[in-house]
Amino acid sequence: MRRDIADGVCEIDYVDPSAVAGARKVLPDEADLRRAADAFQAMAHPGRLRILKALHGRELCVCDIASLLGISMSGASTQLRELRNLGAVEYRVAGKLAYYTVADSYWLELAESVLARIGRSEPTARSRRRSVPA
Amino acid sequence: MRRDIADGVCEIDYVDPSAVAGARKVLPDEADLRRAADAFQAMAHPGRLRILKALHGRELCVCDIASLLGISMSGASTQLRELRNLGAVEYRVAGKLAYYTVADSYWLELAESVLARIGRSEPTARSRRRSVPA
DNA sequence: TCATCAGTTCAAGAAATGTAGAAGCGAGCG
DNA sequence: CGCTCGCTTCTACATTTCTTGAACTGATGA
Repeated sequence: MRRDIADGVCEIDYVDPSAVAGARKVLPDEADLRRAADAFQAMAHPGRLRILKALHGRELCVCDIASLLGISMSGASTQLRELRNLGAVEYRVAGKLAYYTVADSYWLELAESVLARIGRSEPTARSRRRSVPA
Repeated sequence: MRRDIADGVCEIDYVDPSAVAGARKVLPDEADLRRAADAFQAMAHPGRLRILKALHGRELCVCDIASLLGISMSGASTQLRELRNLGAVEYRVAGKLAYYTVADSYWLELAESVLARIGRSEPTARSRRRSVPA
């Protein structure tokens, strides 16, 4: 059965109303959360992470990337568009080719930070002081 | 038409083979990329970001969180499970209640980093359908 | 001018994700 | 015990995302 969650509590004062009120104050507005979630979503794909790593200090054209990912060129183009919308990559046109590069290293650093973090299987306790890109 | 991308090039040596080879060396293996992408995926949801922010220095039970998100309790529980699998939150049982807390502040910091980053850029991301740059 | 090719966009089917309600589980209380 | 309540898990469905092949665009060079 569905509880009456609209009131903010289950049924009586099991919960701490002041804690809930305090939490509510701290929350970013919905639009910001939505945009942040979209940014995470853009990173939430092995192929796109691979692209970012591959473009680290390197320039690659679309068909190189398609080959690197083992997918079609239209697929690669689609992934690159996501990263472009995010602001993570950009490209320059040279003749018929489009050379992609990292546009904002923040996103690459973010990917590397998470890759380093998931490398260690135990998440709790130790090594908690690993910095996140600013 | 589909190109022969299996060879790693479009058709001839338009691409830089050494760059591709170099990129290939640097790439993490598929399993790591997959796990990192899953981690990003776990963060790619406004509700889950909201939960992390709400739990910053605070302990909340499931129905508090459900109320905070405006969703059902089973929905809240499902989101919390994702964050638990990620290692971002954990809970202690007290009687009939389950109090959730931040388990690894890394993920909270990651959320705050991205929130700060998208805050200072414009209407970012996938909501904006930008046409092809020149 | 015309054909060719790298790259982008479009359309559509397949796969993954989010959400609610129902059922199940364990703790507390009569 | 047997009831209720908070929470989790299960099931089903709606929505989103991924990927490909086809169509389209713009640049190159015969």
